[in-house]
Amino acid sequence: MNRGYSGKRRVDGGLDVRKEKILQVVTDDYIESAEPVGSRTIAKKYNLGISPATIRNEMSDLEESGYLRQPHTSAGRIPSHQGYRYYVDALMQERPLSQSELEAIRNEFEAKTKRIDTLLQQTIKVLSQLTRFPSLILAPQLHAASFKYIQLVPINEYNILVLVVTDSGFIENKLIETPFPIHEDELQRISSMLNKKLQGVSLRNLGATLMREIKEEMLAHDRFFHETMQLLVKALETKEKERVYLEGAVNILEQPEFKEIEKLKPIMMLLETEEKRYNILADSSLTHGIKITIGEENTEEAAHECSIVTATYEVGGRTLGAIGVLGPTRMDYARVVSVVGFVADYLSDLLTDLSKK
Amino acid sequence: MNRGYSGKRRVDGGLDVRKEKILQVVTDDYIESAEPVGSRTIAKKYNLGISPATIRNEMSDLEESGYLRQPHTSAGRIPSHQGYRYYVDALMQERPLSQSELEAIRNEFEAKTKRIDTLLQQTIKVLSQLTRFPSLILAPQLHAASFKYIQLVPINEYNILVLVVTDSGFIENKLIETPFPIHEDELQRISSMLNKKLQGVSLRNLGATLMREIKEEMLAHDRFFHETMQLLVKALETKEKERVYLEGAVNILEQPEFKEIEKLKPIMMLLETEEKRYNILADSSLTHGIKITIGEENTEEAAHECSIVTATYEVGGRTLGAIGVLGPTRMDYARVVSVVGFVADYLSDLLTDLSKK
DNA sequence: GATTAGCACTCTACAAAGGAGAGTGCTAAC
DNA sequence: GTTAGCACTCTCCTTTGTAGAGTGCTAATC
Repeated sequence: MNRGYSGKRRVDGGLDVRKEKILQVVTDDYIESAEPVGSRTIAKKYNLGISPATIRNEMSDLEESGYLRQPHTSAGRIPSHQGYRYYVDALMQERPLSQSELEAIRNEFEAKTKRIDTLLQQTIKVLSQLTRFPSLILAPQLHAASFKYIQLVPINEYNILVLVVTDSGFIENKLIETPFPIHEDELQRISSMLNKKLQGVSLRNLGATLMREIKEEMLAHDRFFHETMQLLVKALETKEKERVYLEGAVNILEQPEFKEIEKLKPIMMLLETEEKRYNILADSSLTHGIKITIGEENTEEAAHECSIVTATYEVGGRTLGAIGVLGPTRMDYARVVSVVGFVADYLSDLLTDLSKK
Repeated sequence: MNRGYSGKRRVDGGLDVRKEKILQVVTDDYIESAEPVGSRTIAKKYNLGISPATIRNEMSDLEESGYLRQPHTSAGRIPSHQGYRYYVDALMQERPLSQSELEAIRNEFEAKTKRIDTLLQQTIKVLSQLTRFPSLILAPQLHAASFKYIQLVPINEYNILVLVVTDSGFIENKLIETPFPIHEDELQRISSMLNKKLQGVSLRNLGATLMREIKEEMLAHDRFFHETMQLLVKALETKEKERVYLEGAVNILEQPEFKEIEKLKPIMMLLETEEKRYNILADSSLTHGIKITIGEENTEEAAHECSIVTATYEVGGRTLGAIGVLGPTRMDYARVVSVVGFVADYLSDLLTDLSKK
């Protein structure tokens, strides 16, 4: 509770300056040491010009208003999740990456690839190495993209491989089974027809567009053609199982908060389940930019002791997906935010280059 | 050491019958309980008709010859890795899967897929659910396969997607970059030429075959054609990064031998590194059938406290890859062997069906 | 009124000590 | 060759004690 002392310099709507300073110091120290921070430590280590006793009083207030908590009666204080939230929103010092760090990132990306899937994997490898946290990436979603190129390839008599290249350069393939054999030439004809009709069409409203566009062809062709089209539309409209790649899961083992196997288990299960991995990144991919979710803010219950920092990547102003890292709430937010942000931007640039070629 | 008592019924080249029985009982009990087994327990639980003291003498002998060991002076005995090896080779009771288990496996595979990659993932998902161990699968290797179909698809001016379908139905794609634009029609011509020339050719000796086969075409075409061929051969001959999928890594957390994070870490790192995953399965995929490696028999040092049970899967008598599980050396080998074997066979059947279509 | 020194109190972490329980190895008897 | 008996060993658990860190409260000071 803010008691409204008139003599205190107070930050607009938040804590007074000194409480803020103490919250910041406690958080910084705890992030670094993973040990509860006591009043004496603060007084000695950070010259705030006040005695431990005063700090104790302030910390007591901060605890009362929910920003700090005590693991047990005679321990120092650690930030509550609410405290971390305040820290992240108001106190965190921006810490841009050093030249050597930037250099390191660029080096890691040195092995140029033209394959988007490989690039995505490379990205989270870099991310997990830099942050030392498990890193995730949500691959571009087929539905959000639009057609650039389509090719139907006969695999055998009854199976056709549908190869789609999106405007952002993502290559996707689907297998469809036809109830009747289709000749290769026929497929070729259909392919080139589709390429003409579907340039730039969003994959989301493929069905409608396609059916409208090829009405006249419909008349010219037989039932087989019709059925093939139906199958094709169905295959492409089937919502893709969302691919969320993971890298560096072992890093979580280094974190003291998960040194007990029982704490670790839910996290590992979370990371191993693709659907849950998707949930972690899904929300973030809706809005542009960096997003931090702390503790109970995470929808996945298993991540209630964790924080997740995500950033979207985009090509030509359109968001394609998101990257993110998962770690304990005691996380060096300043650094992680910088790294995640930079890597996301770097990925965006690389993808933009690829799509221009 | 076998001391050659004349009065003992001795198994050919191995331990005498009673020692074998005791080794078996110790191993069975330890596999189930994860606790060292004492002489009294054995005497009470398994009616061998001998007293604890006799059992103690026998166990002492078994320890001396390296089949058993004691975690500490006053604990019961547990099998040494050599003991497990003997158990697996000579003592293990075959335990065929029950009808309900077989049914369960078939049910899990119910969601039929025509995509081999999906099928592989499905397979290890089943495997990890049944064994409760981390499960791996080595995808069919491009090099071991032969051509069935090839298609060159233009992605944009300078990039070509090479789509290869192997005889076993595996679809692989590679991206190549040409130093000059190639027209779609030209690609189409090359594709159909290659399809004619390369039917059934092994991907391993692609380069030689191709160059021999198309000598005359070479003359008929220009330098660009020549260069494209070179790029193509190079792309296809580049040894594929071996894909080894993983599922159910969290299962390892359930094993008491890895409840300490320091024991767990090397295993997790092993499982997370694709190259190491590959090493686990690589040897096994050379020879047909089931293979068990125990403790130090594993080449990967991190797996020296583990056993790995693998089985190959095949189509038309040719081995395509292998599946396997990794667990502590204290593993229910009888059950795991049955499950791994059955799942591998089942996968083989499914793949055979697919390749026939 | 805000700050601080001083002090009693609380809690954890760690080490030492003791006892119960399980299991062995050895010896002597069967 | 087998077994009963027993001393011995080792782990695991509980108890006890202590050091250390940190707090909250009170009364004095600024």
